[in-house]
Amino acid sequence: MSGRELAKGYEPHEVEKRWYAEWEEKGYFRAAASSEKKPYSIVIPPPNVTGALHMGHALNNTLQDILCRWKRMQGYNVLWMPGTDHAGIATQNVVERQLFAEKKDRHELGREAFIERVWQWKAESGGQIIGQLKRLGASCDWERERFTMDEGLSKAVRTVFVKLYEDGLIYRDNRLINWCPRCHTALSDIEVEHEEKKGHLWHIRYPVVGEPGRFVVVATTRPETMLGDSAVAVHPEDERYGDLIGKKVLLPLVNREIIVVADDYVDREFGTGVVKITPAHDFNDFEVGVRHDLDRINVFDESGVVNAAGRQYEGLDRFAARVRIVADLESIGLLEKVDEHGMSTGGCYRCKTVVEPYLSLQWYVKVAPLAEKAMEAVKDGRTRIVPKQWENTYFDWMENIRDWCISRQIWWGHRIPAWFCDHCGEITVSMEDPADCAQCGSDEIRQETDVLDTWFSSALWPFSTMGWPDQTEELRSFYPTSCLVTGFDILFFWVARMMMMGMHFMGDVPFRDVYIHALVRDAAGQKMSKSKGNVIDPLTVIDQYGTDAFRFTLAAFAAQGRDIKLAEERIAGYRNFCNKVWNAARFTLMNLEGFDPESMEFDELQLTEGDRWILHRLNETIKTVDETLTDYRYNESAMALYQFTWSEFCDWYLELAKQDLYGGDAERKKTVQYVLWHSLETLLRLLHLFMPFITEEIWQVLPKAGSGFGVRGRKAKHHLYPSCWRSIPNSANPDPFLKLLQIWSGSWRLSPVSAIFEERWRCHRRSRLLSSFHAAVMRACIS
RNA sequence: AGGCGCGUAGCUCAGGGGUAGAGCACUAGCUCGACACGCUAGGGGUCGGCGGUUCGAAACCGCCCGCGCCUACCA
Repeated sequence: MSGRELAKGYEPHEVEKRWYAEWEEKGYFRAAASSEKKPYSIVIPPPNVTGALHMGHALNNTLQDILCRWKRMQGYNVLWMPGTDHAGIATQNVVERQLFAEKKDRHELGREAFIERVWQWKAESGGQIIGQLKRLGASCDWERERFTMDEGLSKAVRTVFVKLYEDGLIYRDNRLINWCPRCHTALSDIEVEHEEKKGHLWHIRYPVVGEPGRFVVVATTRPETMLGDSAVAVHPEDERYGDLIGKKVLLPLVNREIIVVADDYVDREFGTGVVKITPAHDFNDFEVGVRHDLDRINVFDESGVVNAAGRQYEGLDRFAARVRIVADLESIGLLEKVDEHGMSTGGCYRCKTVVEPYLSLQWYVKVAPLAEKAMEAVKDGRTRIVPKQWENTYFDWMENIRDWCISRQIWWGHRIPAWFCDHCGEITVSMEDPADCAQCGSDEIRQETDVLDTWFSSALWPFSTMGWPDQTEELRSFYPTSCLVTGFDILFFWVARMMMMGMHFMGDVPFRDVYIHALVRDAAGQKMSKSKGNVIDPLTVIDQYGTDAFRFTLAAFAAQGRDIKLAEERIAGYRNFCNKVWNAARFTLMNLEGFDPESMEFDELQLTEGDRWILHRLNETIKTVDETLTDYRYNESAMALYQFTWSEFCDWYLELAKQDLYGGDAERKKTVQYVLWHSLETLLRLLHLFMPFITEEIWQVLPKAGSGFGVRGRKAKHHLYPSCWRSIPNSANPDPFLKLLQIWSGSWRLSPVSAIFEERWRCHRRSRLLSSFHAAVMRACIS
């Protein structure tokens, strides 16, 4: 076998185009439902089906791909389960915007036609993100691709809903929820993003009934809600107002008499010590209202526009109403003063509209019992969260968890399988669509129009994708999954809920490890967002620098506990690294003329200290990669490979090798060829995790040791690598070749010259002394 | 208000009780047979501040300053 030549420079796009299809075609990524091999499984955090690949996906999936390729090469039966999420509100919003552009709205279309339209949009755009993941090199088992609204998953969702309802863990209640006046739906607590904003504190005089000329002054940040006041509250021990408790004040503008109540909730120090109580539009006031049995007066409609209860302000948007009310109060002399005041406002996580606390009847999951088990699983180590500091966040949230509002007033999603009976008013919840009321038998029933929170179906992902509720081979083999790789931003949305559902329905954790990675920010540290215009499109980066360089950059940046500020120069740096690898291979191939690893006899090798040194360093690098990846220290793996490749293999060994390759000693040349070939071949396999395309390309032109490395008298068990990316040496299973050389795990005793190498290497790492010793060491090696 | 994290070379970041590291940028040489996306030689940092532990601290501990994020019902 003779060395073939590679092109002079590395051209990523040619190479990348070629390989993915072949990998897929050859089924390299296919997982067996069951196998003799040990299982290793990861479920992908499903991207929004109609979405496009962003930096977060790129990082997330690169990290997963590294693990999957690594485990696959270690001989595991690897399942990387792919799929997409229907992303209820987000997707519905996109389609609604399309309709808006056509000057239509969903209500004109009607529910069925609208949903049809969304499916159509999914069909058009749904493949995009999958194609982009493939471009990134993600080695998912695509034949298993799932969608949160496909038939199987919908069945899982319904099963879970029905069971939780039957267990008494799902209930309906009429209370305040966070309402998005633009999306027209309820949101869960964590779907609200809080932001600190400058606001005002308006001081308003409420006349005391029966005591002309006496006022109480309330301070509020939201004067428009006064339309719905049903009391004012003071602290029970506040001497200033003690005599007012139980009396009435006149609500200005509305001219409704409301009571003065005493409640501990009031902070005497804040504002005037008098709080207006609006039970229908403030979470605290709601509680006060419960304690004092106050009316809940809803003054807004579902769009945040003042309704009939707001009398003369009816029809005004809440913010317009605020302006008008403040002006009116001022004109009648009831506005005492206005202070600057910082306050936090909640915005819808999908459209950023300021959410409104809104009184409505919604479905809830009672989560405390579920959270209990989910916490225990982490406490006793059945699930390990990496980095560990996230455990605190996880526990903190679980301990203070509030019931989960799961109903959404949108159309795109899993419709809640509950039917209301018009006859007896009872609710029927069942696996099969009922024809009549389970309570009274009346056929005058109608299905709940709400759908479930998107995260409800996501919560089931680790087992629903494997065929649950059926007891499948996949579940037996791959549940619990080995690892979940995800960003901390969805720790509560997704990870915590998967834990709860997994424990409840599978009786076991959904994953052994959770690796929480950072967010990718722009170079200035800002979160990337379309509105800020600072989004770096991963596909643009790939176009410019190639997938391998990009992946390597992400891995090199993925230090634990720190966000990633993506600096383009670094990507260019690793693009150069790709080129370095390419050229090291090119050099090796150019000098492998007449070399056939299979014909080599072990006893023919005449290893110098230089040879032993590089093999030892290679060995150490393997161990480092193995160890660091076990702990998800991707950046350290990447750096170890970078250092070895460039500073040792290229800077040193290739230079040393030239002496023997061009020197004329045939035996030495043969040995050097072997060491070069072996080192490169092993290195490629290690690098493959990070840069699959370029390594595959090089591998294909590298001589193969298909049947083994010959040792006199018998064939050695050195037929390591029957097919390309199926095997990787690691510390548990050392490379037999290195074993033969007895340099595995430090069993190699350093001779004086190799000690020089070791010392030299340490020097190099500490300082820049390497080069000054370069010539001396070369001489030492050659002699 | 609590919790977490971060402050190291001009920039983006690793590292972590024992002579300060990488990429990019910078300076001076290199068209010598893998690579100018390169090679060689350099310049540049009292590792946020102050104390403590130690033979020794950028690293460990305490406090402080600055920044970021997450949670929280102060209207």
